[in-house]
Amino acid sequence: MSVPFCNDQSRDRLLVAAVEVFAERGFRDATVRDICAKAEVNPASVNYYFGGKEKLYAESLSFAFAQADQCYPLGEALNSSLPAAQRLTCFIQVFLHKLLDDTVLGHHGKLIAREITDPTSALDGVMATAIAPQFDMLKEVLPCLMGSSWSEQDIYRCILSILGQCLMYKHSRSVIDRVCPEVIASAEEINRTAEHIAKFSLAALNRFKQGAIKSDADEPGGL
Amino acid sequence: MSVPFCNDQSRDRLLVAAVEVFAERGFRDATVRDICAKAEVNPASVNYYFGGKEKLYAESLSFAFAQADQCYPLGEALNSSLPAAQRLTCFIQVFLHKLLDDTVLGHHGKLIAREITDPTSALDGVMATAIAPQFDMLKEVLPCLMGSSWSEQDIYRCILSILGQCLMYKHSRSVIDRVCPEVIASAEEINRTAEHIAKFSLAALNRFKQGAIKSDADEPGGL
Amino acid sequence: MSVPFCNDQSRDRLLVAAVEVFAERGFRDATVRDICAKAEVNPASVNYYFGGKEKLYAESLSFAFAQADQCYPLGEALNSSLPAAQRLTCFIQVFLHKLLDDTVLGHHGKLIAREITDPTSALDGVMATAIAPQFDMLKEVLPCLMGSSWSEQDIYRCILSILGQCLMYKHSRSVIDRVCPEVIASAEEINRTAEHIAKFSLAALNRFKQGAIKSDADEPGGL
Amino acid sequence: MSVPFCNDQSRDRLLVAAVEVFAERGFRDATVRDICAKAEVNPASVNYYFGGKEKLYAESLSFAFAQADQCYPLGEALNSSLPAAQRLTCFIQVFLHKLLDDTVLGHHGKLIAREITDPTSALDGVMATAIAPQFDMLKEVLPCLMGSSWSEQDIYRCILSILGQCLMYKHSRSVIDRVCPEVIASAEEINRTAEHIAKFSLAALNRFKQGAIKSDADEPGGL
DNA sequence: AATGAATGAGCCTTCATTCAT
DNA sequence: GATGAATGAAGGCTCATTCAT
Repeated sequence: MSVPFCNDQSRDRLLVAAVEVFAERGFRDATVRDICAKAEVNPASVNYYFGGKEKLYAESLSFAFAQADQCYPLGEALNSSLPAAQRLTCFIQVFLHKLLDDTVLGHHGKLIAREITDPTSALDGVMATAIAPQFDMLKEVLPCLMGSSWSEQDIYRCILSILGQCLMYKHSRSVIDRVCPEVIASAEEINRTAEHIAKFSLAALNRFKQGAIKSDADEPGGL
Repeated sequence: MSVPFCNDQSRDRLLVAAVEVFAERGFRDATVRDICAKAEVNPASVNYYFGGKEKLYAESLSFAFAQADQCYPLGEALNSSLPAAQRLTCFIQVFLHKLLDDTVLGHHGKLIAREITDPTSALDGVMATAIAPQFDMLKEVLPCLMGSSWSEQDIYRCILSILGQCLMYKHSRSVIDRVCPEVIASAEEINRTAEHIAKFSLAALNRFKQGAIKSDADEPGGL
Repeated sequence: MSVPFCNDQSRDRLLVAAVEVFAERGFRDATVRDICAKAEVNPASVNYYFGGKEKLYAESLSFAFAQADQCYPLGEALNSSLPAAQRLTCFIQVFLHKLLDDTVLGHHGKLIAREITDPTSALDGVMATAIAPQFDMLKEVLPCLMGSSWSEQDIYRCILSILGQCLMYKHSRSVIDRVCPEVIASAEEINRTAEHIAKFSLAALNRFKQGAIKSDADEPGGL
Repeated sequence: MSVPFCNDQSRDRLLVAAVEVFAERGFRDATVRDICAKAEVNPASVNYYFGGKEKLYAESLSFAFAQADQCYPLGEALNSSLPAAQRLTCFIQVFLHKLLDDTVLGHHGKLIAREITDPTSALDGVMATAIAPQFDMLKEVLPCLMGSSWSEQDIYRCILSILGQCLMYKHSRSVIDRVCPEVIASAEEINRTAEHIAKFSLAALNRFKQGAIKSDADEPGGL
């Protein structure tokens, strides 16, 4: 679509290979030669098609986000006619599975996680198209669950609490693999983990809604 | 203390510089020459004192963890005579401030975050000494807050929910800076954020304790 | 011929330069930079064309042997229809001139001598193609001259006596230059030296043939 | 003796270690650190005692020659009252055993052979003390065996023929090991080889004495 | 006198990029 | 349009040497 009539076979293979290699080895450790070898194209192709290693990286990132969103569409989480709790639960399910997918998406997730933790200028490009929509959706859903008397910052903090719980399983995967790998050992366990996050978050939000909580000192009989 | 009578001035400066440069540029992008230049020592010093770039990296990592723990000791979070809620709240406060410290700790956090997201063999070394103790503490505290009828995996999931909320502000800092930088704009806001996480987590755990929650379908009137 | 359509100009120049520099300075003392400078090619060319310094060395060695054999073909020494004495005399002439050539072959000899005195793994490669044939030829020729009643080891010792006399002028050139440089001062003198070696060897072999010699105690009137 | 009152323990150990390491790895490949490690002395000792790596090498060479001559004294070869043939036979025996000694002398021979094939400025130093005497002895002995009507150059050529046969087993050891290792497989075989060289040489020289030989065309019935 | 700490020059190699075809 | 050959910059590391003690 971007370049109208090209032998995009090479270009596409290059993109796929780049996602894989960049994900596995990081930007610097990935070599243009390896990417080209994996894509079975000429070593000069990267410069020809993308104008350099960095440009290829940026395109790979967008490509990875797009493909991830396509594989795991938010679906009913975006359907504003559904109950907020259901939308949130659905989002967490989809989001977590997207993060932990190691089969279809292959290495997309690693690439994205790497970019978020260690952002390059390419991150700005994907913020608007891939990340912002999720925030927007949650900004719409959360007030229904926690009440409407909260400031925007409080809402953001809740959003971050929810996303943080999910992203933990991606960004700190290395730690989880060493401490408690069972919690994501199978698709079934991942489901349970998603249920946990939803339950945990909804419980907290529900408590927020009851409004009694203003400071952290007033957990009267609760605790 | 380890090596008694060494002019470790150079070695120490090297370590400090290494943390900084590795944090900013990552292992591969960081050059030995740059590190040595910043430490104002001879370019061969890295090999002389540490035996190579990789060894220096591993030491830098340990050093960063150690210094971070020293700057932000868990303190009363480890005091088992205190109420569990207070211990957890304290831990979150300390942990979050440690994660978001940009002044004293400088670049330690970035280095650690990078290593967790993109682990090298050096990670194993710091798991036991720096990360495991935090898990152990939380494994001791959480059952008091969520009841004792839960499986180990459920406890782990709660631990991950709490840590995830905190780490969100470190690992996804780049996203936060772009979406809602206000929530960590000042020490005061960071305090509020820590309070939020504590409140959010205690609320959820309290709900868990009430035991009513078995599936995600029983949020009674709330939704 | 091996690689059909390559701009092997650079590769060839590199090979020629490598022979020269390796011969003059030895493997370790020779620097890739110097070789490339002498060949007027890029410093990275060694790795590009040969895959490293060691590989270049191995190729240089083969190249030197091949070129030496091409410049000084064994010719009639290999012609089994000629008299054995003539074949041996011819071999010694050719071999000695090959060893002492300082003009056409340039530094090939030094390189080979170095490798033989101080062998690397590359030696095995050239043994079969360059050295073994000479042994085979001599194993065919010598029995005609010394009689056929000798053991294989005796024949080998005679071969080594002949080769040793020749190689003396290469391997111990440094000593000869200091003690009696006149014996190889000119092409004419080299010819005389070759004649000497042939005469010396044929005399000894002839004596062997007479069979009277069993121990070193029977030099009748001589002593 | 050279340096009057020194803790020459270190210096001597250094010298012994240097001979070994230089012999095994060559001048450039041998590292000062390895030599010092093997000698169990400080890395700076080489410069302190010898003034640099090169100086140490030169001293090692002299030391090796001296020790070799001491281990294998020419003995009766120098006794001018003995018959010339016996003196020559004796010399060959001693010389060959010295060259092939792998036990007592250890690596001395390798070091010497290396230096002869690939001479450094240190060679001049040992020429006068170690090599020249052997030539002188042979210059005295040979005329008795080959007659006195020969030119000095002819005598030199005969000397070189004899030395060459012996040195073959040192300088081209790598080839012999690959082609016919049996001829030097045991002390007994080495003895046989020495006998062969003596027999071969005496036969040739005896023929020279008969004077009939002027050109290489007059091997009458021999061929 | 003798040493351990520290240095700086230089080496081989890798790699993204360019250029002629 | 697309490629294979070739490049030059830079990186990590080794090592003989020096200097303060």
